[in-house]
Amino acid sequence: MPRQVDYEDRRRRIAEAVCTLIARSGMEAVSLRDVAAQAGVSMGAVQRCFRTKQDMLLFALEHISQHVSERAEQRIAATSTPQAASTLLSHTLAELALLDEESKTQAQVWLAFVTHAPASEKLAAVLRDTYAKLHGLIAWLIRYGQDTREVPQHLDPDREAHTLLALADGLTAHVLAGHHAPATALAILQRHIDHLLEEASDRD
Amino acid sequence: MPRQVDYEDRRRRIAEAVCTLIARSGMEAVSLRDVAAQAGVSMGAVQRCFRTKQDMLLFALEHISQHVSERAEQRIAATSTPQAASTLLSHTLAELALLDEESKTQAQVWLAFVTHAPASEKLAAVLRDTYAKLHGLIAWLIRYGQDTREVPQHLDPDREAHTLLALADGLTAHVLAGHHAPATALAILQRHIDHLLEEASDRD
DNA sequence: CACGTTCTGATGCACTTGCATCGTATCCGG
DNA sequence: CCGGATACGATGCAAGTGCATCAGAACGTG
Repeated sequence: MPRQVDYEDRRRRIAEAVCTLIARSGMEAVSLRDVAAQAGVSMGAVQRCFRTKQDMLLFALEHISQHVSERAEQRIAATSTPQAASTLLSHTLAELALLDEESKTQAQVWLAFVTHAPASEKLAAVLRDTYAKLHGLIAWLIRYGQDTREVPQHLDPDREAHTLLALADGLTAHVLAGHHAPATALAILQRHIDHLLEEASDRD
Repeated sequence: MPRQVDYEDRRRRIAEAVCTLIARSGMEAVSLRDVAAQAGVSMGAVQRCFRTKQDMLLFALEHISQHVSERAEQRIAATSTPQAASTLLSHTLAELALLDEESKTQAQVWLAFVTHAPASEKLAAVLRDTYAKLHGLIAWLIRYGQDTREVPQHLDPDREAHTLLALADGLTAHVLAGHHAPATALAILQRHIDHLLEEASDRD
């Protein structure tokens, strides 16, 4: 048997290099040579890991999709001290909005892929799956909040989840565009959630 | 004097060619040759109009920014039969969300520029200006609605405008990503607006 | 009608791109 | 300790890139 290489690990390394470069100068501007240099491997190694550039980009998208989903899921699952459903909702959405400075790269990459989705069905498929998963997550949180009586019963969890998700993504874009500071975006998001919670105690 | 050429018109033609190509395959993937072919002029003509590729892209962004802003403003100004403030608000936002099929290209281009804004201060500046203008427009509409008593007085127009704008942009992204059909996105947007309007008649 | 100015589009050029190739270094089972 | 399978990285290659250049066409003016 030949020399052993942890391919999964290398693929992940390369994927992160790809993300770094995408954030720096756009999705089509990443070249195999630059990726190799950024990842600290040779060009040949990159070509061995991914048969084509498209494959590489697709893997990078799946990589960060998984990353984002996992962060949100862990935020929910690993909550040792049981939190109020409402704060859980706030924190999860804040995380999904990728507002903190460290997530900026991920936000840029995510948006780059969304932009190219209409031009590539494979990209679009990954994005649809991820969005569906995230929507399910948020809707579940809302239902949980309704169980604990923190969220008004008359709200439709699915509809509200759609609104929340779109709002979060829109704020992400606005922060990238420089229209909002991250803190401002967070405040807007929080205000909308507060609105949902306190609203219509008269109808309940 | 030499042969007369309408440069403004040509620049606009080229800008639209650029947008078409950006929508087709991304922002860095547009080449001067392709732009020239798409616009039906020679490469030399393109180079005479724009000193550099960056200039060309920047002009294209300004072009569609103006296009989007103008559409929204006209929707408001040219309303011959005075409409209810609420429907005006709905229609304007629906237009800003670029949801109809013909606006898909513009949505893609817009998102492409947002994605690259962090990498180019000049792009970011144009985006900031446009967003500021749109925000002002929406806030104005809300205040107008408050004057006509259609919109609850206790709402902060600026805050609600921020939320609405972010929601619209988020829905645009979701449609591009294939997560929503345009009609669905429109419904979500409309529902949020309805919510704003009917809400809290008890507090007024 | 010719002049001179402006504009044009083809071509050149240096460079980068994605991908294929290939000799060599690296490892493991025997 | 060695045979052979495997991964490596350098190099090659055709295609495409942005931009510069330039001979000539196209025009308004004298």
